[in-house]
Amino acid sequence: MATKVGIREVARAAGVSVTTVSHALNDATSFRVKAETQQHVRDVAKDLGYAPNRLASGLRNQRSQILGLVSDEITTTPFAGAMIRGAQDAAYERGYVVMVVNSGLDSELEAREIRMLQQHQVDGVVYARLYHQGVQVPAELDGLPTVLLDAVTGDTAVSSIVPDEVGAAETAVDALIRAGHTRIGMINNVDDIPATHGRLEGFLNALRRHGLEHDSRHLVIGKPDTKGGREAGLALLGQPDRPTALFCFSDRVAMGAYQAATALGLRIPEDVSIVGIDNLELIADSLWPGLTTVALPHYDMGRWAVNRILDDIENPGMPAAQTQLECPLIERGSVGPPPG
Amino acid sequence: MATKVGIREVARAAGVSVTTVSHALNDATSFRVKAETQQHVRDVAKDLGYAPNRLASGLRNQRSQILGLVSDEITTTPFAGAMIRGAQDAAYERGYVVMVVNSGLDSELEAREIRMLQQHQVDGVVYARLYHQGVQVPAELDGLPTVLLDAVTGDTAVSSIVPDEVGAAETAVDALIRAGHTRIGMINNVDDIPATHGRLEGFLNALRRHGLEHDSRHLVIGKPDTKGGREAGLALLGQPDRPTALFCFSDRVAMGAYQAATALGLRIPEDVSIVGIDNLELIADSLWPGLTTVALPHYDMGRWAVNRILDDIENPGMPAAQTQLECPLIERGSVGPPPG
DNA sequence: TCATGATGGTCAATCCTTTGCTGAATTTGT
DNA sequence: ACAAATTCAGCAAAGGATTGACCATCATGA
Repeated sequence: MATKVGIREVARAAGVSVTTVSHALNDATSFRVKAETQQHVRDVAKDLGYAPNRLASGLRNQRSQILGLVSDEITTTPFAGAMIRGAQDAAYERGYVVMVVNSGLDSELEAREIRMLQQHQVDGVVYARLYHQGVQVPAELDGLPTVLLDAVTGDTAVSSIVPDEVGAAETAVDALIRAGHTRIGMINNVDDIPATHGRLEGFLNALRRHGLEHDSRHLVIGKPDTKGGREAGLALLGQPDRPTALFCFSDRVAMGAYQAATALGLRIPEDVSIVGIDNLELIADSLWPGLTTVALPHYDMGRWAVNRILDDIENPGMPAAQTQLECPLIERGSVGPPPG
Repeated sequence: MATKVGIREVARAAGVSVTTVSHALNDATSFRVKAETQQHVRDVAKDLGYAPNRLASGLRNQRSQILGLVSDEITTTPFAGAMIRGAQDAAYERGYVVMVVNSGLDSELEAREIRMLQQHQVDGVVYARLYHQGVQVPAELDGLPTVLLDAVTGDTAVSSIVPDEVGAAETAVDALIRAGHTRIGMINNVDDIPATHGRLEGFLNALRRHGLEHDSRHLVIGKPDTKGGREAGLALLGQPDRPTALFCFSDRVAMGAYQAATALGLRIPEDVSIVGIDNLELIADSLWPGLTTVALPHYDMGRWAVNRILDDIENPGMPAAQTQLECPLIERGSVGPPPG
């Protein structure tokens, strides 16, 4: 490794001033520097392996080309990785890079971490949650371009991206109806969060839209894990007039429903069809048969969030927008025609 | 938001020079500035909400306080998130922050991303893989403090951290032996990777150490997913002299083994005990009964890696070390005494 | 031939901190 | 009481890139 090569070294090697090097390198097709000079400078720069020091240019430009990503992270799901990856990919495409911090549930820590991001002069931050929920955006973020990911807040001045919960549920239930089911049960979550309400609404919408009536005995709620799903599944499938298909709040709940069906000697999908929401491949691909489910687009939300921030930065004054992302159906093997 | 407050503003407000502010703030207990002046400056700085600009100080100090984390990421597991979180937590504790990039399998892209990190003057990078494997560290990383995470390379001059594969397997099999099993089967991976060899070795070690003999019909290999586990499980548990316990290459394989056991009418753990490796909570907690397994310590490896880098940076010239991390047993409900 | 205007390039200031060196004020030593 | 040594602060340079202002050439038109 030779001594570090800066713009100075390039200038000397090319026999021009640093000013010219800067123009040659940055101005797309400069009118401050002759085309052939520009080419020459670029060749020299490449030969020397010149890489601009972004601390310096960031300092001068008042723009670091760094985005912050702060997330809670009390999770065992792959969601965090997917989000981060989506954010990073989008950032990279536009010449940015992302700094990740996570604070668990400690808002004191979170505040300090955000201050740290600010010291690094991040140009914006995406404030992310792993599960769709209402949040209060920390005061530290005031004055910094911010977008919420998988989170919403009362303030309509801040942009956010969340999954379209009711659309997701409709997509799932439509798949069941399309297969011919008319007696469809739902296992919902007990928790008071947007997903719970949105998915119930979507479920009811889909039934109504197809002129099916909802039997209240076919709706049961439980904790959104496998155990909850198993218990709820047992309750639903144990009924005399049991549903022929189950729409589950999540893939984990669906896994519980599988266990319930197995325990009751019911085959999937011959005796009962099941759909979930999440598309946790770890589960959906591992179940037998594979679980048909609706994907929560964490990767895409990550992409969307950073693109939105970057748009904001390049084009200040855009009105904020609260956006919902569609959730695609991922078909595997757990949906079939109703028995009989 | 008032106009940005820099060290200048603090100096003016405190009635001293910027030099003095700098000393007051940075020198732990300065001998360049009177104690009471120091306190006064600090108070003023806090009042004004002063936060140093790290682009500027990084530029001046030739140290950005940023670490890069480059990982492949073609995964659906929560491993990536755990690693990143571990790295971030450790970095935060020492005043650093981490930039994440990921390149999939595209080494051309990877090279460009690493160059991008270098433009941001990262002080070091952790080069991570999601699955323990041999790697060639990219030439771009030459001259930059680097540690390998979940990866090893021929060059002993670079530090690395990987899970102790053979130890992990021994831990798993010991648990089975401790429960009284003597006929223990193993479902191993077909792929030629360190985990495959290490876990087989650990399995055999554990048997030998307890004077048990290994029946070669009790070792079957398959693809390291649920389907592979199911098929292998069927083969193993369908034998007349079937093993009473199964050590599975991974939790997903173990999930397949559960399915095989269920299909054969075998109860877990009454008829057959099962242990896995990975501690994917999504699976291990969701199975019924819960899966006893050995955790791969991704979070801890993340922490270890950045601490190692930071040690290297603060204390250059330390000899490199290839380290293995112990993997703890996580007991749930899939291990019991052998039947009969 | 000489002002006028492009064209192509350079100077020097700037972004914000840190730090070597210098200097003033105060204390110590004799 | 005066020189020497401390103690406490400030000046200004440096770190690498960008950019407004300015300058030198050369060509054009009258």
